[in-house]
Amino acid sequence: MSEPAPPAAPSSSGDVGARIRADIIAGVHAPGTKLREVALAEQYEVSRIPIREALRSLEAEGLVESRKYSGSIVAPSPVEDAEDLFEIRIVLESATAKRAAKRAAELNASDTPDAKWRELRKEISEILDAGDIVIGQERFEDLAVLNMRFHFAVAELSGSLSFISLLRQISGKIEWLYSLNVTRRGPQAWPEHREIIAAIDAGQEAKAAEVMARHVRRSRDSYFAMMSDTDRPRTT
Amino acid sequence: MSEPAPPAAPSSSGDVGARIRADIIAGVHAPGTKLREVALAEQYEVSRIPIREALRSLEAEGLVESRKYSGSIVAPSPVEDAEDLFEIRIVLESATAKRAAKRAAELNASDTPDAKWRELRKEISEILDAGDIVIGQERFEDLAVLNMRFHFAVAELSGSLSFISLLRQISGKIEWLYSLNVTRRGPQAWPEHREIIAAIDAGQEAKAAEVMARHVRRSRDSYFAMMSDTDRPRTT
DNA sequence: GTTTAGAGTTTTGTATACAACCACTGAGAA
DNA sequence: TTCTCAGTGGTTGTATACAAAACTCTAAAC
Repeated sequence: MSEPAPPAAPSSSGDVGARIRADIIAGVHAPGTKLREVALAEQYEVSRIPIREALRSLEAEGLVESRKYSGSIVAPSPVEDAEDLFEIRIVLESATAKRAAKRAAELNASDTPDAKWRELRKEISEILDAGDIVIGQERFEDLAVLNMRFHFAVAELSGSLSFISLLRQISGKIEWLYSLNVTRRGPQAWPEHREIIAAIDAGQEAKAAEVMARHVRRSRDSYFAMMSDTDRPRTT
Repeated sequence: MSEPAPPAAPSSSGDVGARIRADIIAGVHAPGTKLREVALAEQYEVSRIPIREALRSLEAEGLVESRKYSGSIVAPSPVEDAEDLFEIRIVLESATAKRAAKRAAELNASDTPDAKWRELRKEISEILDAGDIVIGQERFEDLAVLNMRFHFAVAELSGSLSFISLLRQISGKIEWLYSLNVTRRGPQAWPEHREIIAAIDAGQEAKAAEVMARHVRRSRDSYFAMMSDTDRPRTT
């Protein structure tokens, strides 16, 4: 709660928004906390202007809530809308997986090689390999980042900017949620990603959608199982 | 392109963002146009600060695109991602309709009256009635607003803030798109809304989802039919 | 003729200063 | 005691001013 996270790189005030976001996810700024602009400006060593712009972005992401002349507060923990967030992921990501499979089928049919597709596909392979290594070394915090990158890469395979932008919209809360359960769910879930990619590669739209939906559903179940195990960590 | 829309109320610079959004939708700022902050500040008679904040919001909504030190430009016409937007509506709004039906079933089972539900339900009835009147008078521009209000009210019936926030996210583009087709599609589509509400009231989850999906699918088909009729109005 | 280096202009990003507004405290009256 | 209301402190919203980066146009060299 005290320090504003690892100052890490001097970062020159580069993207204060990213740092505040990370601090919210890490719990440095607890849900319900009032985010006073001058205080933040001092903590992050910039003026109020960048702080304000960052708060607007975070508001759009649903990580903070603002009212005119009343300031901003950290949004309630995503635990509150976990059910909703998982359902949203199920419908949106099923759709992206289905689309990606459709595009794969089209590319397989026509023999015109798509540079962007191949590049993305290569990146996904690298992400999957990196995930295997990370699991072997039990560095689960890195797995969280890789997981996000995988799901976004699939979304990009779909080629739909609207879907991507919408997923990015809730990515903050998803990451927030995921970070609570990665140790338990991560290693078990990772191999499922290869199933998803296999269905997409094969151009099987329905299967890709179904596998992705099942994948997210399992994440959801694992999450709620964890929540009932541990003492519910502040639902407020 | 010249005047920045009806100055309407003095509005005190109240919500410049809303005015800029309206102007983008109305075509005052054409897609691809560079939005220079000083120019906007003069047009809307405020300083650059509110302009910048408005641009951030519009960026989050996908109506403008920004790059650091490179400024903002009006996003490409939603015509580009019409297919995506309709698909997103199908999956998201089916989900909200399903949820609303589920809540209705629960409320019917337990006899505890939910004040918020009743209020929303009443508002929907009023919206539907108002729509009938507006259609009778052929004031279709008002229908666009009512249509948006109806779909948001259904989303609110679902009780899921995450879904609502996500729909609000793309509401700008949806409205932009809808405004191109309201005269043709509006009157025909309106009665379908009562079907949707009937399914929700009856607590029939699957049917509510299916009817909503069909409703949006018809909107999509009507839209594309219109697009192939008229000379495609600038796909760039 | 084409390309490249560079200075000048333009535009965005940031800091400081001031105005508008809200929330809270305290006193006074019912 | 409790309710009302005015004053005051503090926080956000906005305007002005300055710094940093990008774009552009010119001119010279290959």
